[in-house]
Amino acid sequence: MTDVTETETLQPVRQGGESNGATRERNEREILEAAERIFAQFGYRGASVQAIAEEAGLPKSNVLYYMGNKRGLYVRLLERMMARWNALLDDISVEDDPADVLEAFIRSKMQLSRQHPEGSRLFAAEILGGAPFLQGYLRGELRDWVKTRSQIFEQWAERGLMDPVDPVWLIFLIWSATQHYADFEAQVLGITGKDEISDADVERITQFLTQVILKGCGVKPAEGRA
Amino acid sequence: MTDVTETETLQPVRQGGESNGATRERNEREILEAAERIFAQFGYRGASVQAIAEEAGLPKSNVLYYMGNKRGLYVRLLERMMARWNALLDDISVEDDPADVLEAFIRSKMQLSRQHPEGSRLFAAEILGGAPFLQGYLRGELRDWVKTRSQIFEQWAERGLMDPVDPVWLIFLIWSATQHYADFEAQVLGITGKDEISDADVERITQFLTQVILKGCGVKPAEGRA
DNA sequence: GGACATCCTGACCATTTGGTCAAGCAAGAC
DNA sequence: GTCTTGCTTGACCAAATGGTCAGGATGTCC
Repeated sequence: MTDVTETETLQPVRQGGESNGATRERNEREILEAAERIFAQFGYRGASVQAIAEEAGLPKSNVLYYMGNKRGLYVRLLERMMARWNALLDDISVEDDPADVLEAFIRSKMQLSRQHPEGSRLFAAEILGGAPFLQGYLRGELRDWVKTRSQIFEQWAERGLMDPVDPVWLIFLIWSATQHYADFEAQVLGITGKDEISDADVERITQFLTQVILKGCGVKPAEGRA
Repeated sequence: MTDVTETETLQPVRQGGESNGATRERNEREILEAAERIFAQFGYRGASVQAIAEEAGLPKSNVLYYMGNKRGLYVRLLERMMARWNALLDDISVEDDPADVLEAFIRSKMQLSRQHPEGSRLFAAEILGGAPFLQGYLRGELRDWVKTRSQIFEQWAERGLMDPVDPVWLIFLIWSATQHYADFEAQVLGITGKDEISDADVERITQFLTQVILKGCGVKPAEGRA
């Protein structure tokens, strides 16, 4: 393992195929997107590799060539979704304004649901099924994140900046309300009679949620205006 | 079709097997409960008749003997869940007190999720997958129900009994928040570290949601107290 | 004792499942 | 040209899928 003069995977020395790993990159992206749609729609068990392959416009063998197996593909998608999720959870401090933080939270969560509806539904399906692959994440990272936030909310309450509501239930309330528009899109569309949720709708919903939740928790809108 | 003197299905004339249709009743109930669990966990495609049969402690052939086929069993479960749902949607009037109605709504919806978590998740999985079997219900009955309620909310707003929020988004907010505790139970448990959601928790959550949503919509608590 | 009805279930079937594999293909490096 | 490398895919496999069916069990009514 020390003096390897042969071609290493580290320094590509690429030959053959398309210049660089362009083919791989393109196909993997295509497969991941197709798989996200199929897994979101049918769940892990209900999705078939064949269906994913068709959605991606590739033969089944090719999908397995790139992804190894169904399980690995699924886990990879979950991880990608968790990464997106973590990305929007930047740090907040007790010194921040509660109204700003809560609005930013609602807004960014809403946008995540909007920009990645399939990923959102994939996540939902995983949890619905008892989170067999995500137990660790839920009891670890995510739990810690909730704890940290909760403490800040509690300190705000102590300082009289908001009502003393249970911060964990508050977080769940925001999650559920924002998640709803991705996960239950079919219901929302069926009931409203629309055939898609527009950007304007998203903005209106965001403002509605912000208004109701902030007011409901006794948070004064930014700049200390009553 | 007129003078049928033979044994009709209408007047049982029961012989054979257990007295009356007791066996049928018992087995069907067992199968429906098992199927609800399995479908909720794996979705329609992901659930197998074999798995349902094992859950019910019966041979696969027996399940099919009672239920005909997988599709019929699934539809029957959806219909049962819709019936439960409709049962709690009794009529309200503009003359009622908004606070009472909203609290009753939140409370009964919360209890439905609690008493039938598997049915709730089954429903959620169906919607997640694009509601292939429930399109009609969503665009028909449910849509009308939402319309009726919305008009009442709007009239309340006109009378100054609550803020002029969009009633449809408000209904979705309540749905999502209450549904969450059944559908995302695995997440709630993982994050809180509990191993079940107790009756006391449900009561606390109900009160939290009632408080935040009523206050958030500018609804004065019952009896006109500020 | 039939006769009759429901209930029960193992054997079986065509199709689909996730996954393997070997053979072929494409193109830059030498 | 040849070599090497990555890409492509049809053929194939054991297992599981939803569903059928024929034959037997079980018990009530006459």
